[in-house]
Parts: sequence; C-alpha cells; structure tokens
Amino acid sequence: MTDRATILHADLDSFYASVEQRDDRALRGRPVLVGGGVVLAASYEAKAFGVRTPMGIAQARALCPQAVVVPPRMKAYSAASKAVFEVFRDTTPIVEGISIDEAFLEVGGLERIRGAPAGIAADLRVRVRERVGLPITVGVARTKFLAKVASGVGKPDGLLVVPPGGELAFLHPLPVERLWGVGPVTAGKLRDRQIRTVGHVARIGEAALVAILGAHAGRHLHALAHNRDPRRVRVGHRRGSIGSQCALGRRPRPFDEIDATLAALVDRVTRRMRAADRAGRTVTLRLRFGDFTRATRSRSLLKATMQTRTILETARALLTAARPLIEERGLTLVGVAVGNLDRDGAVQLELPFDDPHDDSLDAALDLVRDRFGSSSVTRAASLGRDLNPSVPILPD
DNA sequence: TCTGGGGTCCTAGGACCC
DNA sequence: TCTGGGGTCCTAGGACCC
Repeated sequence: MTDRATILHADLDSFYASVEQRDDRALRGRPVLVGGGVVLAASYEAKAFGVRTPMGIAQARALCPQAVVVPPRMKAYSAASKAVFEVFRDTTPIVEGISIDEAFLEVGGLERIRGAPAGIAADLRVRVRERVGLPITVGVARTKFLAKVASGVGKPDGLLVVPPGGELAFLHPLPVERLWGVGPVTAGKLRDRQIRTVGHVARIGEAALVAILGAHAGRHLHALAHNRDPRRVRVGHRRGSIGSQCALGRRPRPFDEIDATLAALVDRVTRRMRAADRAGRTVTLRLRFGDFTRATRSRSLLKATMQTRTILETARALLTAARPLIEERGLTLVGVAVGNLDRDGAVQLELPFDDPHDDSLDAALDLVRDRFGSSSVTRAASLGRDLNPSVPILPD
C-alpha cells in the first residue's frame, strides 16, 4: 500500500432512477420507482420514505403512494453507462468496472498531468454531470475496499476523501453492514455476539472471527477492519459466465411450458454468447421453488461451445432429471447459465526450472499475478519430478 | 404486501491422477 | 498389497454484490 490515497470508487446514485429523471423533466424532484414486480431502483425522494431495493412494488407504493412507477429501459441505462465509462477512461487508463454503474479508478501517477486525487475526483463528478447528466458519488482512499466504503458513506451526489492516517478513525465507528462482503447472514452472526461496529470487529482478533465466520471470511473481514486490502485496480476483466433467468410466479406450470421457457432462455443466452464471441463448457440449470428453496444442476461438456442446440440439449437433460423435484415443490423460477467461458487470448509461458521447488518460480508467478490479477494466473501443471513445469498466463 | 435479473467467489466431498 | 502426499476437475450449495 502506498502512502497516498490514489484509488477512486465512482458510483452513480440511484442509477436507473436518475436516468429516468434525466430523460423526463416531469420526474425531477419527485419520488420515482423503476421496476416491474420489484423495485430495481428508487430515487432519493422515494428512499426518504423508506423504499429500498429489492422491495415489492406494492409494498413500496404503500410506503410512498405519490411515487411514480416507470418500467425499466435497459437500453437507455447501458447507453448511459457507456458514456460514463468513457468519462472514466478519459480520466485514467486504469479503470476496473464493477457493475453497470460503478468502477474503481487508479489515479496515482497522474499528479503531473491532472493534479492530486481529490481534485481529479471533483473534476470527474463535474464531467459526468456535464457530459451525461447524472449525479455520481466518488470515494477516495488508499485501498479499494475503503474507497468503496467512502463512496457509500458519501452518497448521494458527494465526494469523500479518506486521508492516509485517518482511515481507522473513519472506519471503526461504522456499522458492520458497511463492510463490503457483510450481508444479512454474516451481520446476523456478528449481531448474535453483540458485534455491531467495524471497530469491534477489529478488536476481537482474527482467531475469534475465524471461529465465528470460517477461515476465509474471518481472515478477510479481520483484514478489512484494519484497512488491509492489497488488491490493486485491475483492467481487462472478462466475465466467467453468461446467464438468463425468468421468474414464473406462484401459479403451477405444466412441464411443457417450463420446457418452452427453458428453450427461450437458452436462445437468449447463446445469442449473447455469440455477440460476445465467448464459448462455454459448463451448463448450469438454476431452479427456485414455491417454498423459496433453491437448487442448481450443472454439467460440463468436453468442449466449449456457443451452439444453441448443444446447450439446449444439455439444459433439457438437467431439467428432465430435476422433474421429480419440480413436481414436488412447485417451480417459481428457472434460469440457465453457461460458465467456464473460454479464455481466448490466453498466453502460455514455458519457464524451465531445474529444481521444481525453486523459489524463483513462485517469485515469477507473483510478478505475473501482480500484473494480471491473482485469479487470472494459474499453473499449467503441478511440479512433479518428471513434469515439464510451465506457467500459463490467462488474462480473463 | 412475500422477494427480479445479472453476476462473483468460496466451501466441500468425491472421482481420478501421479 | 498397502500406504501416503499432492494435485485437478466436477458438482452442489450458499453468501454476497448491484
């Protein structure tokens, strides 16, 4: 970690609702809900009434009867997102998109050209407002995690810089729910033990946290509570799966109808795969039942494909196998996803090492991990006696 | 007035391999 | 024949994110 706060987390405020207010004057200053069955986005005027996502539209209307409900216009949102990301990339080449409406930006090393991070962040907010017409909040900190927390605290339409040295004073009074990765289940486990603030998480020690949450989550949370987060801003992320799902409602459906829905989902997914030029090898069928339990069934093919026929055949086989479960519990949601997407553009480096336990191999791997991100680097082969060690680099 | 649609990452057991 | 370490891939489930 450097001694300067150079990581920006930029997060559009109530993104879908803001786009609707931008495009329709009549909606400005009024509570706006975007959604069909549930609220996908609520404007701050609506949030003031306690509306949250994802809440049923009916419940949201009850809280805020004067709200205007508009159906989502995904094309408008993705166009707005593209325009905002252009502003991001005009600011710095090191942009890591997290979702349609947020990204990390690394602005260290831009001092000479664009000035200090706080100024860059302020400019960024102005330019997003001028060029795209949307409010955005930016958090600035030394770590990704803290920049994200800062933008959350700084909302709406704000800028919050956490100065180096002031991190723990900022972080520790916050409720644990503010930590990235703490959802309802984890928060509940902590609350059961009277742990409510980040400061408390930091004090109780790693071993205790591991005992409560398990090895990975415990260590991770402990590190975050001390603002230890070595992750760098990464460019060139590629997703690992493409999927589509469809809620069916509570009404029982004949199996034929479910099968037809599955075919439509597979068609949608394979179209998107072809548009993105990504083939995948693992087909996953996602099911949700009347009692809200879930099940997934998956099968891996020998070879990656984007062919509708192959993927549909596989998905159908999974659906047929799950038929007894469906008839027993009643299906309320069906989805299909194709994962294990091929990593084209993979580079394979063959590095000869006489001694398989040579530390320099690990050093080389660390170097590559630092450049490309740890999840995109794997060893091709284990370093057994008679193997030819090689290191593939897979930018994802 | 019960809960959308798109994803990510982690865990854990079993099969299989050297 | 038995034992062991070290590893990969597959499948299913679960928590979490926006």
